[in-house]
Amino acid sequence: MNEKLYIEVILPVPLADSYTYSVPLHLQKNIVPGSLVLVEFGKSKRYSGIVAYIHTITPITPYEIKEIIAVENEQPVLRRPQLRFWEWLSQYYLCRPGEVYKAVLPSGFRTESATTYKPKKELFVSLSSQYGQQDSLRIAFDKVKNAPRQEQLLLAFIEYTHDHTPLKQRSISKKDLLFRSGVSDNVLATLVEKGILHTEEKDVSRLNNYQHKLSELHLLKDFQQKAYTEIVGNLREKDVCLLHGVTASGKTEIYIRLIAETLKLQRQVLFLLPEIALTTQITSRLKQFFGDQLGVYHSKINNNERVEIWNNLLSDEGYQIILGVRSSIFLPFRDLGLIIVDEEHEPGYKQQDPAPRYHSRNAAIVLATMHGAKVILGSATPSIESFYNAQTGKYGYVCMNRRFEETELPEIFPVDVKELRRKKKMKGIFSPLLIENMKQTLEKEEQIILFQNRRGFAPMILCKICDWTPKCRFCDVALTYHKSIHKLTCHYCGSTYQVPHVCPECDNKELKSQGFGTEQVEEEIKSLFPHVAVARMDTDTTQNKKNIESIISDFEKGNIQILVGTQMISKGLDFNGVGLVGILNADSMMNFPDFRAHERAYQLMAQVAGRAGRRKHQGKVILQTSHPEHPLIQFILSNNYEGMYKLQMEERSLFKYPPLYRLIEISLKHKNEVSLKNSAEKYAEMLRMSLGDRVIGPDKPMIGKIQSMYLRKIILKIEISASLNTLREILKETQNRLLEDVVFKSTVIQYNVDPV
DNA sequence: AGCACGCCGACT
DNA sequence: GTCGGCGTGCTC
Repeated sequence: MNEKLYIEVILPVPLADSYTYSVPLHLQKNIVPGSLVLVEFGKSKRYSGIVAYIHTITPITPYEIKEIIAVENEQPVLRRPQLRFWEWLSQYYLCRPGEVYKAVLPSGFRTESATTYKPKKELFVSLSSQYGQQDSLRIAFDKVKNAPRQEQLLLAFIEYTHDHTPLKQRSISKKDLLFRSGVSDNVLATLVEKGILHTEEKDVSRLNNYQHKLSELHLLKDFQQKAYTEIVGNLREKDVCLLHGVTASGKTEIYIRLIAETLKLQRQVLFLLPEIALTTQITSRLKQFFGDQLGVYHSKINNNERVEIWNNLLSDEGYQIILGVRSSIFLPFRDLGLIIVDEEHEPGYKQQDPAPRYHSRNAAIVLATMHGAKVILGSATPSIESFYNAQTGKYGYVCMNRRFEETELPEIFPVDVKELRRKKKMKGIFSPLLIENMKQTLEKEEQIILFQNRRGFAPMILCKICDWTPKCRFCDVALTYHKSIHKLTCHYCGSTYQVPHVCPECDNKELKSQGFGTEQVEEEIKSLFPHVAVARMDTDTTQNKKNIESIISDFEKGNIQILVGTQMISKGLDFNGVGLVGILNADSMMNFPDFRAHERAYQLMAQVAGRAGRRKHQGKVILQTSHPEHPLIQFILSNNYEGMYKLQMEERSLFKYPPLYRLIEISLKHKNEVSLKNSAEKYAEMLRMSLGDRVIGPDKPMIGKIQSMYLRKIILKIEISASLNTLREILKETQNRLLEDVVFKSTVIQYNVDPV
């Protein structure tokens, strides 16, 4: 019996999860799940799609089932676990498989994009076929014996292609041959004309070759060896292990050892980093030991390279290690044995927009299960989530609290800015203690890092006398002042408040808005220390990777004495000459209206403080705050991560936040504000029918309009134990019911699971 | 999400 | 006359 063959195809079209096509007989033999197929969609569009599965059930649809046009790649472009991973990802993060497909597959594979993959060509030189034997080669040399340059070139050809391949198969790139022989290209042209050599275009790889000799692994220090043994022990029972190691405790050395052990088993390693800026330092570290077995993958590499890395991994002799940013979890790994998530607490692991809004650390853990791989989460300041999982025994836990070079942790001195300001002793944003220490540090010819959180720009209302700050009634977070609407808003839930005129704590009428940024800091330093080299590192000054690298290397070389920066400078960069770190305004971070503000503030300050004092010299940190007595500041001063964790957990449980509850943020968009208000209220009301008070909102977010679309947010706080399948069904069904009504039809609804 | 179709106003 | 503005409908 000849049954008709159908395939479900994933297309970058957000209407259905997959689209049914039929397969003509002549194409049936090379179609498997993961194949790339060319299909017609609508009257005039052609897409490349991924075959999700194959079946013979005639679908009941009002649509005419079309035949696929072609199979685009002889080999499937996905490996077996990948489709399963896509499926999990789209289900968990409430998006379409097509959105995963769009985000994941290099566009070079897809015909719908204008830029398709082109192999890089280079001219290669080889011997003409009649000279491919030892004795005929002598004839060739005879022919050039009166032309020394030609002879030189021919000799160079023999010498530099010398290996075990037969003469006639030997070839070398033209560029290489000319460079090595030191002969000009018209000499080569003559030899080609004489029919001795011939040239031919060949595809070459864009992926670079590591030319240096690989280093032997270093011996681990005692405390590192101990941590290593503990990790291995933990991973025997558990799939994930949290490595909690203070800055400069030598986590990378341990990673390298774990990578080497995994490679011995012929299994692959994925090393994740939160952002590109960090890849340079680690890449050179890893290349030193693993050379060409290492591939690097991030957003700045171009389409063609992307396709080559992808193809490289599809081949069985591909990379053994991939170092990359969050999207690297989608590469076609053959057999992962280990995934390292470094700086696991970094919010950069979460994709915000567009969908899929996935968290790469969490998705990596799921990916690891599919491969039977182990996961190491590394951080000096773990996320509350991961530490919680370690505390509850879900993850293993290994702590390293000693620094590699035996340098003591920096000493942190708090400065009460509020008090000083009252006594009029502040010089702008600098306290006398900070200025004094800056002078001393510069005299010792050591470097200074000044940290000013960019988010400090968001102005808060502050009482000049008692330092009272207005807070949100529902979220227990500080409100931000929004100048354009002259209102206070809760950045988290979006509710708005009138601006108070009198401080409710002390009846003072002098309320002022506060907030300053890195630019201002830079200016003030220039007036205080006119002859000192200052640089600024923030999103303004680091538009591209080159700039970041040049600032980092200038600072490393000592061309810059004072570096002013935002969070960027806190992230895993290793500097040697930093004697002093100044945290200019701790409060701006703590007051930030978000339930993670204190966790973040702790992480940022601890990380920045960690930049001070390396290589045997204890560093100093001056921490300026209006609340030196605040518990969070106390935790920072005493380096008490667990104290911070415990207090946070109390708050999270009280206000139903992660890791005890799961948050889902629903954004509704519409170009008409009234329609939006109606549909958002209607949707929340409908959801409340089945989810009750787990539904919060709708609320108007701080930025109520984006790209001429109005915005409303609904937050769901769901018990961790609740079934996600049930929830997904409820959301799907409710949304469909809402959108049935023509009034609500053009409302755009987006989901963000586990927002960060 | 795209893209064609179609219906109205400002131009060579 | 017709070019092009963007509302509406359709896509396995």
